[in-house]
Amino acid sequence: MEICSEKCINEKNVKKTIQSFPKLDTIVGIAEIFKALSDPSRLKIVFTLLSREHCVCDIAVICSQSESAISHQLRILRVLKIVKNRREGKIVYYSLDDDHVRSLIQMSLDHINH
Amino acid sequence: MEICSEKCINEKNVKKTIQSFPKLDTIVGIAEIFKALSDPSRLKIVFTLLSREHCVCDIAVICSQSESAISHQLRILRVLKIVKNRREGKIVYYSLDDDHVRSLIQMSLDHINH
DNA sequence: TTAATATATGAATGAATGTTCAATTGAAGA
DNA sequence: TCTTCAATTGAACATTCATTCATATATTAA
Repeated sequence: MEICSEKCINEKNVKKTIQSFPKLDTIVGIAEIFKALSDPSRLKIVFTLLSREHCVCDIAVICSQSESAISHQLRILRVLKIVKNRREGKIVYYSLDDDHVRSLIQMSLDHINH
Repeated sequence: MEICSEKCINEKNVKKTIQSFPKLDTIVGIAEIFKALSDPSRLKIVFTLLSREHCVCDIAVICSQSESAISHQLRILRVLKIVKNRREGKIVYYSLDDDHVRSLIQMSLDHINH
C-alpha cells in the first residue's frame, strides 16, 4: 500500500496505522461474522437459540417465517460455525455453536443502551 | 405470535423461548450495528480508527479507496454512533465513538480463532 | 415398497446496497 | 471577492441478498 505524499496530512500516523493493520483475510472473516448477524431474520434465529436448542419447525413458528426461509438462513449460520445441529430421527435440532456469539449479542446490547 | 399446535414438536419450550424474546426494535437495532460492521470497507475504516484518529483523506489512503466512498461509509458509521468527528479548519478528523466497538472486534477475533 | 413427515436445496424475482461520477458545501488564503 | 482544498452529497448503475415456490432428500411407519 503506497502513501500519497502530496495529499496526506499526517504521513507518520498513516504509516503507524498501516503497520498495525490486520491481514485482509482477517478483516473479511470478521465482516462475514457480522454480516451473518446483520439480518433481522437471522438475528431472530440466534435469539431463539440463545437459551435452548430448537428444531427447524419450532424456529419457524417462533420467528414466524416459512421453514424453507429458516432452513436457508440456518445453512448460512451453520457454515459460519455460529450454529450447529444434531439429527434425531426426522427432526433436526439446532443450537448455538459457541459462546462468543452470546458475548457479541451482549456487547451490542450494551452499545445500543448508549 | 400464535403457536401452531399441530406441527410444533415441543410446544412448552417454544412458549418459554417466546417469552424471553426481546422486542422487535431491539433486534432490529442490534442488526443495524452488525450490518454497519458487516462490510469489509467499513470494517477497514473501523480498524483504521482502532488506535488513533485520522482525517478523511488519510483514511482513504489507508483503506485504498476514494474519498467519496469513504465519506459515504463514514456517514453510515456516524449515524450509528460508531464513529464521531471533529473539524479543524478544512480537515475533519474521525475517531471511534465508544469502546463497545473495540470489544465487538475482539470478540469476533476470538470467534474466528475457533 | 409406498406414504407421510421434516428438512434441505435450486432457480427466480424483487429489494437493498456499495461504488462511481459529478456537483456542492464549507473553510482558509490571496 | 475569487480560488483552492477537504469533505459531503445525490443520482445512477451494477451487484448482492432474502424470500418464495417447486422439487428433492432423508427418515420412519405402514
